[in-house]
Amino acid sequence: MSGDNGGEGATEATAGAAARLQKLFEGHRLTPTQRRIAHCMVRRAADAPFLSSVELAELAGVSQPSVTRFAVALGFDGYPALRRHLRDVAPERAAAAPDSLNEYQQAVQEEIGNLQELSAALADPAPIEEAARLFAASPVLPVLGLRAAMGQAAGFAYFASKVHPDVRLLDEGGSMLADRIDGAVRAGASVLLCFALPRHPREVIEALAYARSAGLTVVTVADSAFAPVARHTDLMLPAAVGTGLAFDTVCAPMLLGRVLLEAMCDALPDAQASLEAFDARAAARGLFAE
Amino acid sequence: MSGDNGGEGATEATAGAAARLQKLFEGHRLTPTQRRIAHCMVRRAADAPFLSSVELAELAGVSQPSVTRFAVALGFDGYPALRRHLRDVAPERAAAAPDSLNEYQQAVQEEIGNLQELSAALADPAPIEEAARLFAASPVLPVLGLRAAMGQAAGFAYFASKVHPDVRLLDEGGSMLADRIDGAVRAGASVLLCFALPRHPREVIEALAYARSAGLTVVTVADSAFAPVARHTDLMLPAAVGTGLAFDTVCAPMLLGRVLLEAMCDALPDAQASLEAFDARAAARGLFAE
DNA sequence: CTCTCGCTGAATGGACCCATGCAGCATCAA
DNA sequence: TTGATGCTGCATGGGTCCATTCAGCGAGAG
Repeated sequence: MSGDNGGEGATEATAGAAARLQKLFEGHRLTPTQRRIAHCMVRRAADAPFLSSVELAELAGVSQPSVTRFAVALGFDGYPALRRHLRDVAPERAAAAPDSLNEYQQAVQEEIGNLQELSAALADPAPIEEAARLFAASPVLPVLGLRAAMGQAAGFAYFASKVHPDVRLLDEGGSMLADRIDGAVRAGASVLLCFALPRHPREVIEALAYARSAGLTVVTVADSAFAPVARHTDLMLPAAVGTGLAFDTVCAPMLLGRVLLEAMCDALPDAQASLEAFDARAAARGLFAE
Repeated sequence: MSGDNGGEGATEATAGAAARLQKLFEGHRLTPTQRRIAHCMVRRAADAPFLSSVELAELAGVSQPSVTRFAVALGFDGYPALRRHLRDVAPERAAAAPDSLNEYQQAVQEEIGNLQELSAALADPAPIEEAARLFAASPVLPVLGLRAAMGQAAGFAYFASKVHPDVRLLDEGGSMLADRIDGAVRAGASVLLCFALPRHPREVIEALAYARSAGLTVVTVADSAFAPVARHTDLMLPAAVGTGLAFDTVCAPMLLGRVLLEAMCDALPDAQASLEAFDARAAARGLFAE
């Protein structure tokens, strides 16, 4: 318990350190290598005050002189001066009294709680792996997400299509939705993944009922095991949403989707090869920066 | 103010560190010189993990070899080992036995860290509110998000359109993208919101450059303040992504988007009325279950 | 008184750290 | 194509840090 508090405080302090680092870098023109160093320091903000220039250089994947030049570019006399500065500002342990958190920060804290809950649920990965096997075994993978859930379905579908041969995003309701479900079934689909988030459109419930009547196994990521879609779901994966802001925050469902992707990659024999092939093609096309 | 909190926190942490040091010394027969060193370390527990053997020797008024022998007497391999131990236990890592967490849970923990970072950054809501003012003041709000960022952009746009009169989702690249930006400008847009996540497509960078040349103020939510899009961004809002799984997890960017929505609602005078009107129409149509 | 033993600090050598000079390379303008 | 500019890594030298060795010192036993 004392350990928990200490841990939380440390994480908080780490986050604060990262924010201070960001501020420190602002207003300086940095070269690409220097940006790599900065990014690395933010990523390991807790260790930063202890690292030597060589250690930091190795972690960032750059040469040691680049680290020295980085410190000078930030206005310090040298790398030791930068590190000393970090040591001086580090002990600003944020007391983080709950009442001192503004509305936005409270919403973030609520989502952290939701993620803790998700983490606990993931202690048993069996349902995830079960779903992943279903996805991998299905030659066609329809992904349903309407309205508020459209973004999550789209994100899942984008990545899934990098490793799965035929991912079909169903993000529009109306009469065409049943047509698309039919199409997926004709193409061999055996399963359907549904993202169901509040507020639950009737269309989604009807679509799931239709999908099951068409013989599909329905896997649903929903905000609650008792969501209205539960009646039409074969495998329910709950992930709480945050309700502290005007619009629901959906960290846990998004993350659960990524976990499903990871498990599906493990279940698909060619996943790694597909990803590497994509990277190769992307590099050849100059698709991505850096 | 922050100084007070920080001071208290530091004192608290110092007390904890001092207690741990006392425990560390217990059960070891120490010579008078070594007791001086121990006493000095307790007295300056906060700095202890940073001091070199010579510095500590000077502070304690003993010779440098005595410090080395002191570390050995405590059972360490040498003074660096002792200092490393102090660094490791100082923040009392919330690691909570990482080996007990499976791969999925570790990814969740990483995202919790990212959210802590976001929470710290949100302590200063000025950039958020600045962005929200820009959005509210623009009669047309184009929201750009390609590929991996499409889902986030779509989610933002879905909710934003409930309170903003004209939200335009730009989720497809190609030559049409510039056309759509032109269209938004002609319709009166003064700002563009971009979700930029790894891997950063060149198209996004080019689109932002084009948008700025067309007179738009660019607000970007990106995984890092040093993302390639930073050059073409007027207001950068960083939110780290998780990289523990095969595909990036984007809790913090998603949440930051919702925070922007919240702030935009506060900046739009008719937001509350728009939401209530939507609820009324939705209820009348039986759009949602329950 | 003297011998012994343990503690302590000075000195030394190796290892590491950091800043500077130099050459290779990419980018951009002419 | 060519030259210039800026960025980056390699190599190097001075400086610091740390562990070891050795001599001096004080306390206690004989």
